[in-house]
Amino acid sequence: MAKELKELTSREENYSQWYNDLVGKAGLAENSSVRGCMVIKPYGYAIWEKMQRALDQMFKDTGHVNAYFPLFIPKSFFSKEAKHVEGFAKECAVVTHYRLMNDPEGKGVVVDPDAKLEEELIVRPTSETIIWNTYKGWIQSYRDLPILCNQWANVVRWEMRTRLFLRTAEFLWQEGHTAHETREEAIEEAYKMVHVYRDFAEQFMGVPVIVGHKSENERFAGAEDTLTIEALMQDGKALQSGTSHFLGQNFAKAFDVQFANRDGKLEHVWATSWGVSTRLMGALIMAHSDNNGLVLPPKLAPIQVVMIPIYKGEEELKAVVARMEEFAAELKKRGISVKIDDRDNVRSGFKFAEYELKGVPVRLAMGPRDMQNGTIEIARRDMLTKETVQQEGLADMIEGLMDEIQKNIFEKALTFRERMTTVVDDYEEFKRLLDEKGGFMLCHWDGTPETEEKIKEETKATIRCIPIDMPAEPGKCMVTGKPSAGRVLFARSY
RNA sequence: CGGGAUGUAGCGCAGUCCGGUUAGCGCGCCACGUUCGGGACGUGGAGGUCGAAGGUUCGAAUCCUUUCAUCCCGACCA
Repeated sequence: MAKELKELTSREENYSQWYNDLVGKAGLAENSSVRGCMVIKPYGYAIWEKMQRALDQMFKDTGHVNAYFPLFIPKSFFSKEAKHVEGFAKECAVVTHYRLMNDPEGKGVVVDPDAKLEEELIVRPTSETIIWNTYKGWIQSYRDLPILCNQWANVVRWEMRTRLFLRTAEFLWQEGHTAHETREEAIEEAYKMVHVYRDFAEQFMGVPVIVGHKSENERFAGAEDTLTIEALMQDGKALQSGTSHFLGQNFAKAFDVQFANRDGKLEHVWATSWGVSTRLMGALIMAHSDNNGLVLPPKLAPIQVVMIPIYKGEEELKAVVARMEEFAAELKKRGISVKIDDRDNVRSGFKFAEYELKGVPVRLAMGPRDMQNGTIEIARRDMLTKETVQQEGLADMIEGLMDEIQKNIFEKALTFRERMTTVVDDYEEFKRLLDEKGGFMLCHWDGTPETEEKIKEETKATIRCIPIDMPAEPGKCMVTGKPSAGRVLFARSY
């Protein structure tokens, strides 16, 4: 196996290649032979599972339950919400037939023309329509509200150009769909969930994010307001990592979902939807990795500690591994996942490199010398440092290290983001910085879609969000000079 | 869908311009041995018929036509 990762001398130029290389070599995913689709390999999926588990717990803690809705959505459902169809119609996979037959000319299998569907089925690009069609039957009175459902599912969007984890034709995600009695309650839910996403990104992934509103141009098709978490990747581009939408009564009206309110009057239900996808994997990779490979935060690492025996001959191996198993048992008791790599067909140096590539947070190496001295070598993936320590109290030390590494990875990313966030007032300066530095730019904008569009066309930068915690700061739009109430966050993005 | 490029062993490539023995190289893989504190080494071995189809030719990885696929740059997007 050619495991060497390409050295990344110029991140701006080669970042895509480097990213693909890393995703492949770390064993996370690969392109499938199926157009635009991705195979998530076991190691990559193990990380995704850890993300799922943590998120799912957070959803449950905020009162949500899981359910599952159909993969296929009748075409007519899409015509009920005008903006929604505008946003999604272009990129849908459509099922038109339900049967195959042997080719009469003997050339394999063909679609049976007699098996044409009356109404085509759309493979869900998102589930608002099918879910609101279902909710209609669940809701009669305010006593039926709120409905706080989430589903873990796959969705399909027929993208022109794909990229592992960041944009694939099919991807895995969770989508929450809630129904509420009042506007205020729905808005509160949308905020609550974007903050769940923020907490997850920062506390589990170690990726600092900016929470804010999407501008009108970038808003979800059919939403009144879209909240987003925006992360900054190491190449200076932004990545939208999760969204939470306040849908108003749009879908309730489209699907005629009304309830008897406390005054006995019929009213349309208020809605939210929110989701994060396997794109988070991309964020995780691009936020922390270095030239040695992946850097995983302990909370999401499938293997938190790897132990590598150093030895000559079978006897030494046995002795070292036996001691390692004692440590491993102790660590497992504390809920730390451990792997002892006692493979005899590769040398220890190879293993070191391999686990660095896979981003394992802590590596322990022990050989005959350590056995004699009662020591062990302990290496940190985030710092690429190693030291030899006394075996005594090892478990405590590692438990502490887990927290320290988790924190350090976040701090590093935060420092990077701060360094890469610039306050800009001049449009020419803005353009120059985009090319020379990248990152987030905090700028005044006159609030019009036209100006945003113009900036996008001229610079490829978009408004990532209007941060919710930005202080009010009157100023002048950097392009038109018209008044602005506060700065918004610009960046080039994935 | 527009612009560019590439398809040769599991992976990365050379060979193609200028057609000519049995299609090469590195990594990986298999066997044995020596090694083993940062990606080991030796010896032996397996594996491709050059993306696909058609054509030109005594002869095609190489020339021509068609086609498919992938990647990059745009447009679209979580």
